[in-house]
Amino acid sequence: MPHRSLSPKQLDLIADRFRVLGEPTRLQILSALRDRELNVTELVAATGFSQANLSKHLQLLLRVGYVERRKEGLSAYYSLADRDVFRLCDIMCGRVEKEMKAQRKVWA
Amino acid sequence: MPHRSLSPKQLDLIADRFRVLGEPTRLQILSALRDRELNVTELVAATGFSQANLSKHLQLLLRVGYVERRKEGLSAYYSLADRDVFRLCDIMCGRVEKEMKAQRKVWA
DNA sequence: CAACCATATCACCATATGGTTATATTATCA
DNA sequence: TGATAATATAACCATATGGTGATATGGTTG
Repeated sequence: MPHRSLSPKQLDLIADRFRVLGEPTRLQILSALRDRELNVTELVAATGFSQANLSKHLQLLLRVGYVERRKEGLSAYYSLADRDVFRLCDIMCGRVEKEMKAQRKVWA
Repeated sequence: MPHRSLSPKQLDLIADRFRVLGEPTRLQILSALRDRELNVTELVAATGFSQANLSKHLQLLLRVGYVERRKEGLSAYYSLADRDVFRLCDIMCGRVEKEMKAQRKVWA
């Protein structure tokens, strides 16, 4: 928890943003956008998710500011908004790795 | 997203941990444990949540390693397992604050 | 204009989840 | 041993959410 105490409203907002990262599908979308921006059709090809499903998740990611949207002709190009997602996931990766190591499981 | 690519199984584990932070109730519990360990009865007093509800959330927080449990007599004392939660929430706080500031600009 | 393409949204279903009440478990003590 | 206290779990309900197929919207091209 943050060092200063937070109001319930602030906790709601923060929880909201964590929850958006709490779905493998959305993490996979963000992961696909790691290197470069992609439009929805390209994301369909890259992830295998349906177009409707992708659009729905993308609106959510957009709403909380994890991705940005750029319109070009018929296409909508999505890209990571900043590096925070990297930092957050790195911390989580570290936790999970530590845990796996403790459990002495190999993880490819 | 992390710099190295992650397997679906790894994404599941990471999403799992984010999802646990994606509830205001659990954030409030973690916040209550910020300064010192508390037993369940003390947590009930500190948060106002029901005992059953707290126990349920605590088991989840325990399962993913955000908190640790220490038994003493009839009581079960819970404490933060490490500082990762602080770091994660600080990043999220920064995001939310930035967003609030940007919105204030829009209104103002 | 009509036809078409890319994306967003709608309606719906199945499942997951938070909260509650009641009960079970575990430990302490008379 | 039985009674009691602290915590965990079970059963249940209401709601939220992810996924799908169908449709709407907006932009492009002939």
